[in-house]
Amino acid sequence: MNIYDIANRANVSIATVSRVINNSPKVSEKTRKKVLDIVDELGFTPNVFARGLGLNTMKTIGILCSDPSDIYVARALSYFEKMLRENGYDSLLCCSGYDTKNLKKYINILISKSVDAVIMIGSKYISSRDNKSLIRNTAKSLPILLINGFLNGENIYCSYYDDFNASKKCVNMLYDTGKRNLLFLYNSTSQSAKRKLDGFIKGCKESANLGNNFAALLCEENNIESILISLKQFTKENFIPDGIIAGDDFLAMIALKFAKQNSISVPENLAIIGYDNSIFSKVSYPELTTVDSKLFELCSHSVKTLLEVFDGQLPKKITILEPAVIERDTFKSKT
Amino acid sequence: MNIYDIANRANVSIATVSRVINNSPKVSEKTRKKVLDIVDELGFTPNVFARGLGLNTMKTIGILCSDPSDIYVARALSYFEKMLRENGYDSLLCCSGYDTKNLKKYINILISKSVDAVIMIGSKYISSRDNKSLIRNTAKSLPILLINGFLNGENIYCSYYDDFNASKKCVNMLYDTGKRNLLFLYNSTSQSAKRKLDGFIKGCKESANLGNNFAALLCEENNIESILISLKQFTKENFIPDGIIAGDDFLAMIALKFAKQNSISVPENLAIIGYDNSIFSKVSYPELTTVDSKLFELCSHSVKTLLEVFDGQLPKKITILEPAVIERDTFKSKT
DNA sequence: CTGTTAGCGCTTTCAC
DNA sequence: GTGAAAGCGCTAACAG
Repeated sequence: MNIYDIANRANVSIATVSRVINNSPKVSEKTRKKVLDIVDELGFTPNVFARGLGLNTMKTIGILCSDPSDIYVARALSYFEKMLRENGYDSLLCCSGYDTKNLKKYINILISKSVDAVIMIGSKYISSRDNKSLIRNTAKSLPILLINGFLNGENIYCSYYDDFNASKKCVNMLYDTGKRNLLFLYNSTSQSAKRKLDGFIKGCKESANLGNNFAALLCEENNIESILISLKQFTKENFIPDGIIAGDDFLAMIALKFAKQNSISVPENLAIIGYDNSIFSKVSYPELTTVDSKLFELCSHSVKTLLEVFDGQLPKKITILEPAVIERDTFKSKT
Repeated sequence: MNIYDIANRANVSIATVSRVINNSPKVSEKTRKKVLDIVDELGFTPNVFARGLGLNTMKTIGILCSDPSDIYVARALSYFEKMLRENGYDSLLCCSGYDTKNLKKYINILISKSVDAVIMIGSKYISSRDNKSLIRNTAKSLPILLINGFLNGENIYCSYYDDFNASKKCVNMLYDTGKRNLLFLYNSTSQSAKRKLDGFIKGCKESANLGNNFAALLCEENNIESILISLKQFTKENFIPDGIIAGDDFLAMIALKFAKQNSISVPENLAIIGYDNSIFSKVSYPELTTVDSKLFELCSHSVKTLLEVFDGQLPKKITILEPAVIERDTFKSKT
């Protein structure tokens, strides 16, 4: 069934049918109704390929992410799909895994599907010089949205939260409750992780004046066992922290596990602060104190920006949100 | 830039270019190379709409799920996207939320995008009579894959794991270690949840002969606070369980939290068994004993089936996998 | 092995 | 307010 069948049945031309389908104002109410009735009766849906061929758009957004089974990515995905659909856009999922080398391959896939824009979740992709110029280049043909990452360039829109400040703030809060041996636990070298690390170091060096009693532990192998081993080894070889800031709630959970396994009382002898205010932080016992990274706000702001771009407006290219510390059980600023 | 430009530059016809692009064997190596060189040089990508218009396929699979921020869905999604992409298919994401009433709307969206098949994650959709006939009807025009759900019908392929037996087995295992007051905790009335419940009841009634010392608690509001309150109220009004089987690891985590809050020792005074062998089960302390629901196997089997269908074969329509209990800390069959 | 050509279904000028 | 017709870029049947 196609537009011709409808036209025949309604005794109008295909042009008229097309106009009705696309809500063109220059159709009389009478013909509009006549056509619409037949469309409903036959359950006609216009062929997207034919339409796409003419308009060269499929109302589809490509979403590029590492892995949707990551709890942070999953949440972003959930928000995006919902908000995009509400605005008439489909989501084409493209998962690159954790290796950022083959960004080009995945961008090509999305381009070849003629998506209307690309949303990149996570700051991993902006790592290398090559990737940066690749992204800038891609942005020449379609808008690119960076979630939690920053890259300046034409047609590139970034939004992230100020994790540098968040980390610094956490250090100060820990210091204020008497913690003097701080550890930053992280498992990624993404832009965002670096900002957190920098904020941590800055806080330790300047505000808190901790001397050498702070360190950062990078867990290269991202599985629970290895991370626990790393922690054990670190505390043996260096110092035993009384405060841990973890790059995300998953790591914070492992820090908590470490504490329990070694009968360290939390938060009395070890305070733990996670990142992301994820389900982990609420399901655990004691519950995690965590930095709310404002993911929902980030996503909804990005969709708003995207719609403005499609609408021909020129929205702000960079948006930075202020995170907030959610105090629960693993650290309390007032004791 | 299109196929004509390439044809011009290569001094061949568009048909030849098309053949080269599609790896047709009937092109001489010489012309193939000539064309390919120009394609590379100009960075030409064939227009998917035009191709779709002719072939009426976009090599895209629609994935219908409730919400990718659900940990189980997220994992399935991750597996599917990867395996489908490896076989040249894109994934169009379509999230319906937890209300199964408007299945029709979402199926229409996918159909209107001319996906080549629909994968439905979760058994929620097969609830009502309307939905069943809707699915059967949709299957007339494209193959439908049900993950963890069952519905017989032409062109419908189901795979799920035997959660009836799994629950029954769990009951027996609990009984064997002396547990006599069993609670089944669940938050969904999906097919899968019902199978688990039925297995639980069957196990309690027949194998274990527990008398009336078993119960099932349905938590309608799926948030941690409400579930904790439900648990508290249940134990006050009924009996205090010494064994809990939870419909998924999330619920098991909450059961664990309940135990800790009330200083009930796990597994000595309360054994807990979750479902899905998710990240929750490994991140918690003590670690959760859980039923491995074989999600990866389910997904990879489904993709294999799908490819066979596309290939014109007639694969088995129903596949049932045998789950396994992963013993960790919250329950041990040998003490 | 290669070229010609007729669609695929829709949008959009341009006439009327 | 409506219709006729020219594409949009590609595939595949057919002819050579």
